[in-house]
Amino acid sequence: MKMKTGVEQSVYAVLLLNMLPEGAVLHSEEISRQIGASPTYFQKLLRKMGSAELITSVPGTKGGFKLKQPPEDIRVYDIYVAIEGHQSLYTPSGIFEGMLELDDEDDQCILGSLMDEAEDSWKSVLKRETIASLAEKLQAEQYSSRMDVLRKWLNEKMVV
Amino acid sequence: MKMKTGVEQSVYAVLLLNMLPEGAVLHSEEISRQIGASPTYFQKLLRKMGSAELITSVPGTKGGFKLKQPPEDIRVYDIYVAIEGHQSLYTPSGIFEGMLELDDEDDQCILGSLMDEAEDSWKSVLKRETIASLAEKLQAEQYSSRMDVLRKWLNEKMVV
DNA sequence: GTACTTTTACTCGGATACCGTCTGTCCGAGTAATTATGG
DNA sequence: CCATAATTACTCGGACAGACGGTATCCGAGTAAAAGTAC
Repeated sequence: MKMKTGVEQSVYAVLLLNMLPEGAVLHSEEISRQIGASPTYFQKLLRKMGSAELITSVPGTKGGFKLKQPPEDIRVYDIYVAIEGHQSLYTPSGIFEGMLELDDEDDQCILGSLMDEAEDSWKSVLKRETIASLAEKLQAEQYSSRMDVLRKWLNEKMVV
Repeated sequence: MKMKTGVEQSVYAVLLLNMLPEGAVLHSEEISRQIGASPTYFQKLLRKMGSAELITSVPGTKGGFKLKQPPEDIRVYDIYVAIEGHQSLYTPSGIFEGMLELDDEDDQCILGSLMDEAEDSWKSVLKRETIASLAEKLQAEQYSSRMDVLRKWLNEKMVV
């Protein structure tokens, strides 16, 4: 039971795209290079976020990716769902019904409600944080010089 | 990101062992048959719970498994840790440090605290429920007749 | 100089391979109760 | 009848095979900007 590394990578990718000025895009290869992920595979993740309407892709020369929604509307949870899918952590396998020989129509197993509550509790934390609130944390004093370097790099690599 | 099915199976196994009278044990094969799991593999899970001091094993003829702790002290979380291990759902892969070119000695990435909080929130729900509280839910009216069947089966299969 | 064609450089989506983990099986060894054996 | 040995029936722990999903790579197709070409 481990979260995909793709989720973390995607969050930082969105955080990177958030630094783009209006109208500019960034090549997928530049993004993956900055993230430190394999370019071809990370492109798939970017497309997943495109399907989830979190980011937009521009095809053709001078193409690339940029945010589709304002950073205040993109929650960490949205990125998680875009990459991992919306299946729950726990799905009852019917042991309860098997042991007690219940009809499948009966109420769910006694573990289901507990697990659902646990999962909701976990997701609620991820829903609380947005790209905007994360970006705000990057404005801290300790990161200022490094962020300038990053912004300069972005100005070189971004398109239009 | 999916919880192992072994966790659910183990919870029901402990719930089953909880129904044993004092001093009695149950063969691993009978347990796995009742759970509906593969006998040889489920024995490994039982041994994991044995290492976690949740249950006790009795070797030799008339051997088997029984609870080691009172049901009030066995939390669902304990079973989860026994089977899944105590690694966290998210471990920072160093993207943050890589992007900002920070020394590894600096504070953790901005996602770490959020993920830790989410995981703690999730675990707290699992720590709340115990085998005793789960067993109590099985005393509900709707299960009474089926539980009698289960208890009768247990009286036949249990040893000493 | 304008309209058209070709080239270039991206994204898109599928097919495929790799690899680690969970699941499942098998085996020899250890342990204790039962049974068999010898006196 | 009693003590000892052999058998039986469990657990223990490791080795190993199979299935599955996440990761990673490659390819042809689609798209749009740029460059080249013709008039």
